[in-house]
Amino acid sequence: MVKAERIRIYDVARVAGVSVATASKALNDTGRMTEATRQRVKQTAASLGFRPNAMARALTQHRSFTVGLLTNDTYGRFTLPVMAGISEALVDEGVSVFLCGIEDDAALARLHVDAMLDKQVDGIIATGKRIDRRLPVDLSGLPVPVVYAFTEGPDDAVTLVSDDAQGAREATEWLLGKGRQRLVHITGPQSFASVTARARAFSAAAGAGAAILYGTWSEAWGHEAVAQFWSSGAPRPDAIFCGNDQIARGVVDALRERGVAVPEDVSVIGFDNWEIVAAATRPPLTTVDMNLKELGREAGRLILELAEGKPVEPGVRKLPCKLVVRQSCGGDAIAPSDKGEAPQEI
Amino acid sequence: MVKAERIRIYDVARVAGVSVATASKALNDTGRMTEATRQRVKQTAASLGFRPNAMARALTQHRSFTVGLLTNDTYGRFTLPVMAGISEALVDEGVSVFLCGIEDDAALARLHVDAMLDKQVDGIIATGKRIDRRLPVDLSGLPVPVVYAFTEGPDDAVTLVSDDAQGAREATEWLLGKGRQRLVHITGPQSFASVTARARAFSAAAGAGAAILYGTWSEAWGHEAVAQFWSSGAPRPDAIFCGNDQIARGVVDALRERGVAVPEDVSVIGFDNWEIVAAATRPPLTTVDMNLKELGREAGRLILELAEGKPVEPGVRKLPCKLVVRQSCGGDAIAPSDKGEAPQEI
DNA sequence: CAGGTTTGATAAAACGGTTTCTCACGACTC
DNA sequence: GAGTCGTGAGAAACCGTTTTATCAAACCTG
Repeated sequence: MVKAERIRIYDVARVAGVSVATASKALNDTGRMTEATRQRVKQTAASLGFRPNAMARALTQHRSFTVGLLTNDTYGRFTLPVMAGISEALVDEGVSVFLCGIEDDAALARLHVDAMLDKQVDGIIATGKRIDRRLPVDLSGLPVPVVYAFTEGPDDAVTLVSDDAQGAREATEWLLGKGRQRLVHITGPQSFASVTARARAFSAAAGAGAAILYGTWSEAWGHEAVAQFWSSGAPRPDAIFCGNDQIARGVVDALRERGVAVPEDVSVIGFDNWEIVAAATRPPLTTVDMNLKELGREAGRLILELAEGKPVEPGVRKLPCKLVVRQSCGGDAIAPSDKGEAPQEI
Repeated sequence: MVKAERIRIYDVARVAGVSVATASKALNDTGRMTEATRQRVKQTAASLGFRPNAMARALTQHRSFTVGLLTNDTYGRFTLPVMAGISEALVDEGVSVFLCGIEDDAALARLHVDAMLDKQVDGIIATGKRIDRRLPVDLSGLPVPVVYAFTEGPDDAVTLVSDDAQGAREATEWLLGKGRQRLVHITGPQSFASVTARARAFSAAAGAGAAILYGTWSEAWGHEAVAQFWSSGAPRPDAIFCGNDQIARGVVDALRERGVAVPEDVSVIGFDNWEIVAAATRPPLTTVDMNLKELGREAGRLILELAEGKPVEPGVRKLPCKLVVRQSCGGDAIAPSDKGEAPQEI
């Protein structure tokens, strides 16, 4: 850690033989001057390795090139892809992201929001683990724009969510397209908006007669649901669409234990495309990907526009899900375009 | 989003009937003045809802109350707990964290580091997904302090890692303490330093005769290893210590499929305490927790000390792991003190 | 060639704080 | 009662940029 004195614009100006004002304008491509002068300043800056002090710049421009990401999904499989997308959209604009994990603690949330405002963030993106719950803090009336991504915000806010209904519809239609006839939907608690949205879409596509079983978001529930079905006298399904990948994994495991072949006898589709679950299932799960990274990218773009003062239409934007085809629903996958995250190490 | 004019210290000074200089000193508990004046200023500030502009403050103090977290573990089950710990240690000091995910992209890393330096971060914490690999960027010679957490740094750096050997030893001794006699270690690729450290500690505790099987970090490998063992004529183990929770889950599933009872016939212990795997395994996994959150907390404390100019002894600090007892290794758990993360929702 | 217009560049004033230096004043000393 | 000292408070400089206002010189125009 060598304390190399940082070059200031003052140094650039001196070496280039111009005033600080001229240097500033040269480097920002503003103001008027001969092209020669501008180039000379730029050259000197480059050769000196000048990098402007963002703090000083922020002070005059009222723009910190910094945004805050607030989330209650601390151990988050939802926040991380969203964060990656945001970062990807913003890094090229020189914008950095403060990540603030607030459990469900209103005081902690307040603390983080205040810290962010003190640091003059250009905007705040709120995200969470549930599309139909609010963060434990009121973000309206803040002096900076706010975008809600994968969490509920006020009615007049800019909000981004994934399109549960569309995702469920595509999955269901895919199963029907495979010639499956007796579809069942095994999903999470009915108290989740996502659950009812997906269930409705499933019913619409599969027919009102298709059974829907509500439970919890766990592998155990997947097991249990299969047990219920197989022990009852009811006609057995040839396709099961699950509310998330964990349930799907439980279902697949339970079927295997019963000697039911997946996908030959029963096709299974999950939801979330949570690699670590979907890829470890035997056979690997076909599943609905919520495109959270793209959702993050879009959130980044929107917050940037708002920060620049551009008008953005408020309202809820639904982003489409994408079916990721693996082996659990019957082989002849259309080129899966499976994103294939880097293999998990250690 | 109401643009409420932000209160400046100038406003506080005017209302309190003092100069800006006095106001500043009053609020920062510096300088000399009557207690009455100080209190009056503080009261006015509070009633006006004054919050100092962190940018302006940073400019003079050369302290931004901001640190950067650089990681290549983008979808990270390692980074997240570390991040949570860091944040926890720093939020009370008013320090915010820039999270920068660099895949394994040197150019991207450079971009983020430069952005962070421009923003005058007080320090950088580097973290990753492997204890024995470096990030694709050289962080030495930076004008700010650096702490390495769960990733390799230069020899003269401040580095924090979990104590693999101690964790493996505790797991092994726990199994021996349960009266188990024929121990086996099924683990990941030998190219990982963690693998060899854990394996050596296992050998030392279990005896040189105890078998060690190296493979990949997957459930599939856990399955396969069991298959190998059970099909060979070799004497069957009564305890299996696994290199991570995914392998352990594969092992447990394979044993169940063979009708081998866990933990009655064979005890199984995993490594990582990755809730989502450990808790979903039937029976739930006893596993070694690397205490990554505490590691993060410590990293936060250290970077803070360095930022404040306090001396910190360079070198590698090993933080102890902790055995989290669940049902997979034989019941009479000492109060598990299982951290029990909030149940996963959707 | 006087008078108006560009043009290129600069000095100085922000931005919102902190810090150093100076100073007036009452209390103490001798 | 003159000289010293400690104290509370304020003026001004500073941090590193951007931006506005200003200005001299060159350039037209009729």
